[in-house]
Amino acid sequence: MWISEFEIPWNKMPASLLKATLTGQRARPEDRRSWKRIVVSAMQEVCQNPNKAACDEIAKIIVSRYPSTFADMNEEDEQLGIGYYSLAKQLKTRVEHVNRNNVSEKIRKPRIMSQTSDDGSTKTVRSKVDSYGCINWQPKCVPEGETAESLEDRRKDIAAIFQSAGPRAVDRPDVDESMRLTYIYQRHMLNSCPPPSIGEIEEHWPFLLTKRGLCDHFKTLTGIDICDRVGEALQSKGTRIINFFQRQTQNRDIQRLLAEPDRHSCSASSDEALPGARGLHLSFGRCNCNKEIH
DNA sequence: TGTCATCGGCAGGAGGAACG
DNA sequence: CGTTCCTCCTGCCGATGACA
Repeated sequence: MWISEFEIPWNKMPASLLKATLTGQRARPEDRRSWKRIVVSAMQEVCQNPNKAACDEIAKIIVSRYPSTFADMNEEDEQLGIGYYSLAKQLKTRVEHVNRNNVSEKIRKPRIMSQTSDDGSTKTVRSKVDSYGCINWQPKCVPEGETAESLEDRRKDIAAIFQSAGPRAVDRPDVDESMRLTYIYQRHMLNSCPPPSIGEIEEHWPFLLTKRGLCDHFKTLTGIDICDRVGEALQSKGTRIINFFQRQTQNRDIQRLLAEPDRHSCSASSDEALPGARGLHLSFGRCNCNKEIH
């Protein structure tokens, strides 16, 4: 293995870090970062994509030579664990970062799922997978009394209703019922690989892109009522958000917003909602100072 | 001095490989 | 075959530098 021949470039160690090793001081964060870059760069001269074992070995050597400067320590200067875990992890992270988008040097070849793009070229894509918090990502059973054909009929029906009646029809009981029953059909389309574009989703499931359609779908997907959850979050965190912005005394835009009477609350009749609504407005207002929200 | 774009470090999830 | 380990990947955010 190349690691047995590898020579750590001690001569390239930053002067201030060298001084720290001589005096037994901890490495300054910037020196530590700089040193990691130097070491990884040297490793990559012999191996473009060093694996974890290689990073472990190098970190072990560095820590064994200068333990008081590099080893994992607690506040009482006692070594934590193997002592070189953090440095090894950071070296590996640096390797991964440098190798971002470097397809040729991957240790594991990615699963190939080719997708032809508009310009005719093919590219590999990863399918979307079950994500944290979902309880109904890819349902398997169609609702009782339904078939694939009946679900497709329902989809066509509600798409036609959208065409004639518009998005407000989302509140109609028959639309609600069909949206609920076709949830499995919606999920299978959304989870397909390559994933559908927004335009395709809009064409197939126009009501899904209404506020109610999204909220209902989200609730079935995660079991969470997003409207209730946002309201609760604003209740509990709104005051804290305002406190934060009140400390931003240098930003005149924020202070101007704080000084304004609250005319932005969508539920102005409820005094209890004010901290949350004001906090949310400030949060978004701050974003809008710098960039558009897409 | 403030804004913006880019870089780089880090956390954490997904999933394949290795292991017992 | 289930569990653990490791790699790949992505998003977030602070640091940094260019520029007005």
